[in-house]
Amino acid sequence: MKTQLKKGVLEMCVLALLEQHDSYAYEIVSTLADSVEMSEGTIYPLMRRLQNDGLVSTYLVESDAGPPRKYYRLEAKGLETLQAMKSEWSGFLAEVNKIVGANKS
Amino acid sequence: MKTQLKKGVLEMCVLALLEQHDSYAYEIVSTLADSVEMSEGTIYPLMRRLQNDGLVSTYLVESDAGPPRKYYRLEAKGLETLQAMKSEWSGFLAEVNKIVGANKS
DNA sequence: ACAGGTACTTTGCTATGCAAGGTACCTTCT
DNA sequence: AGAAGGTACCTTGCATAGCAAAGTACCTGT
Repeated sequence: MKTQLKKGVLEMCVLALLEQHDSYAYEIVSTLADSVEMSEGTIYPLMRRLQNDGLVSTYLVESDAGPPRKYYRLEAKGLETLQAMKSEWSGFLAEVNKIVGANKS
Repeated sequence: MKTQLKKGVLEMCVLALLEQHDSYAYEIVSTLADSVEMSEGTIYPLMRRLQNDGLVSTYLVESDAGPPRKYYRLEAKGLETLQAMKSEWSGFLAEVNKIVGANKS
């Protein structure tokens, strides 16, 4: 899958997942990897960014298998950002599809 | 408009325009700028890439206003690439929309 | 003890878009 | 003639974000 297409979109996907329930990086990658193909090298810097921007907060939870998990929770600012991203995304989609004439429902 | 979203997509848009009719860089920017917002600093390196990859060929045409225009014509390989890109794009779309649940018709 | 799964993290690389600057030609207005 | 503004080309340097690869550490099963 083309790397470039994902630029900027993965962030939105991660936020969307966190909107449903708190999660930790490793789980997020496992989930998204099925559909969008992403790797660990991508997620950790991304999560750091989200945290630095105050979109998510974290808390540690002991795991019975492996090291403790760093859970991420979507914060209010993160939800706002997610919604802004969604509307930007669907606007962008519309424009691009107008140009390339891709009208797959 | 978010820069990152365009990564990889602009190339497809340019090829899609060239599928309709030959064009030159300045005109392409003018056209696309309305919907996707792009600048000259983006198009010239991009066109160079397309040419180097053998997706387009060029020919010069004198202009009655300004320097000669470098027209680009979509080649067979470019058309193939465009079609591959389109299918990759709509596949990617589907996956992302499944995740973010953006069902705007 | 070793293999393998879980989970975290960092380093260096790559691709692409963009702002800013530059060149040059033509027309129009002063 | 000179200045301004549109057309059209091009390059340099920067910022961003994804990824492969490597490393650490913990736990379970063989």
